[in-house]
Amino acid sequence: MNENLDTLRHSTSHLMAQAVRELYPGVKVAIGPSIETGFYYDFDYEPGFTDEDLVKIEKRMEEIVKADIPIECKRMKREEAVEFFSKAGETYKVELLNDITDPEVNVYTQGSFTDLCRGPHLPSTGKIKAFKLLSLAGAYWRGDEHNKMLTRIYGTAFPDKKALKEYLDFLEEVKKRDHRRIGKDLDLFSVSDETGAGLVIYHPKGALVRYLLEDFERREHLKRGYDFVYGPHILKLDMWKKSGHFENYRENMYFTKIDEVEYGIKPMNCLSHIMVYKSQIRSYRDLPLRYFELGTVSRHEKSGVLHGLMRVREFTQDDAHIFLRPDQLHQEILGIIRFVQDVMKIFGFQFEMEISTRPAKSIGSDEDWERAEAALKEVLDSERLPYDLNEGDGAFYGPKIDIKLKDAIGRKWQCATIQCDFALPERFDLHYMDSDGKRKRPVMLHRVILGAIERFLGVLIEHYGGKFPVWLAPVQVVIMNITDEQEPYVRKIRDAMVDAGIRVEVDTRNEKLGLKIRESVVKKIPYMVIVGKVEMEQNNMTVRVRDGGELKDVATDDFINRVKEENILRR
RNA sequence: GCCGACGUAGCUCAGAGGUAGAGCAGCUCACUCGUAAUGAGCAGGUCGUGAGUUCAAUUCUCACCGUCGGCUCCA
Repeated sequence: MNENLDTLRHSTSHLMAQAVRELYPGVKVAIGPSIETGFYYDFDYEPGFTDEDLVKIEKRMEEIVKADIPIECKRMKREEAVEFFSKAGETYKVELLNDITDPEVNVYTQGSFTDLCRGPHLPSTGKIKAFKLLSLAGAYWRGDEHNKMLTRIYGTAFPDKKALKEYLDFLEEVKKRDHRRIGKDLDLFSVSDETGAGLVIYHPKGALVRYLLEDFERREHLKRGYDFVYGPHILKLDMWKKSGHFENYRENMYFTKIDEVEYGIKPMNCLSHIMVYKSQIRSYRDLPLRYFELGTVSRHEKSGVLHGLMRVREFTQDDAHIFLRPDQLHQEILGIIRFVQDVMKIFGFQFEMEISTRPAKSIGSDEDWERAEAALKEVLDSERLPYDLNEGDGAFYGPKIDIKLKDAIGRKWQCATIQCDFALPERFDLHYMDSDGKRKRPVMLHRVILGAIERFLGVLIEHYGGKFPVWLAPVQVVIMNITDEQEPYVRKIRDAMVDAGIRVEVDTRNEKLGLKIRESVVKKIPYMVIVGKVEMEQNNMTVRVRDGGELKDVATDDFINRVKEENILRR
């Protein structure tokens, strides 16, 4: 981030802390950094804050800005600072100081408020021109769920009012694109408390979009040498014990018992794919074997994290497991990255990559983890693809490359992931016969391209703002008449479009054209075909295009060809 | 799971300790209309669920379920 903006926001968080300290005696301050979208400050305040408090705090902040109080930095001996903050009752600051090894620290003072802070800061509070407090939230001290929960106040700040307004407009845009809102408007899906939290119900139009995505996926996988497989939803508990899931992933799993035998409902698809591999003796010539399944998995996600389609408890992954020889690692990982590149280009996403390394809770030897991490890095390095390192964030069975999509308005989403696994082949004693006649251990790659269909659909809805491209639009064309007289003509055009494989609806209700158009606009249908007396007489149609513009005197065949053309994916 | 807010008709929301209201949607009727909401009428709710306080609870209290904003976690 821009350093000046960073300083501005950091100073605004101090400004807020000053206001809070002045308004609410007894409040303790924790930490208050600048973040990508603004800043926050965490407070320990027993009664907690309300939305009305935000208004009060904001007002007090304005006053402090007007007073233009100088912000002064002082170097202090660590022990001196400990004494100072202990006296002030700022126990969180003392805790922070105890972790600092430097003999001297920076302490910033503005009026009545003094904070431990590395800085830098603006010279005075009057330099803050445009800010707004946005929301209240709970947040654990130091981000650890075993610690006390503090009250966090989020806000944002910009160099001027115009930039602030632009950001607030952006937040409005985000709201408008909310997939839950659009999902309702376009009648795509619902989640019902009667059925259960985090369980998605697809309505006909949502189911159609999902079908189109899945159909696309199947074709793309066939093209790239994947084999389709299917596995059961429940597998014996012993399998999950053997794989390490029971030990490492139990809190996220659902279990059931049939005839006194315990089963686990799959949270991942790998085990049945392993069973397919094991069903025969494999030769080095057979590898790589790529097993693909649109596999539905169930995971017990904590209630507080559920969110529309983005975070659910049952979802379908475009999942594949590739069994390969170690010498094929580079080529296969690269193949997957190319696959992701191809697919994301079609949807218009850019993406960034991240490598995650061994977590605390994991299986396998250090040596295997190092080999796996090296393999992932080697591919990205040799392709000169930039990536961030995310230490300790891998899956329990192996390190991974996470791919974060950037949508049309710049937000990032975790979807695709490539995971390198030496552990499960070991646990299930997988092998192949090598050219030297010796039994060797294959490597396994776990990977998804879209990730979870549910999340990807949610991301797509927000990315497109509900305006699906023609090939994905559940309804591509709506035909509307002006008076009853044109009804037979509307049906004739409709039939021709249906024959051409176009997803078309008719709106021959006895309503005004304005109403019909309004409703189709809300549903974001790509094309509105309007036929009245004139069009019927001339045997043509008028087309209103979703993204603007109007086509007059269009022959039905020409229009059908146009839509057919757009319905084909080209690369 | 945790912090906070919320849950009233299909949807968006108003309301008050004495057992509910609007707009849109739905249905009926009229209107046959040219580019983002034609008009009238009708119908529609165990006020999320359960317990408690009270003469009386949808309103107050508690628990549970769910939603929203975050935290932690994640595809």
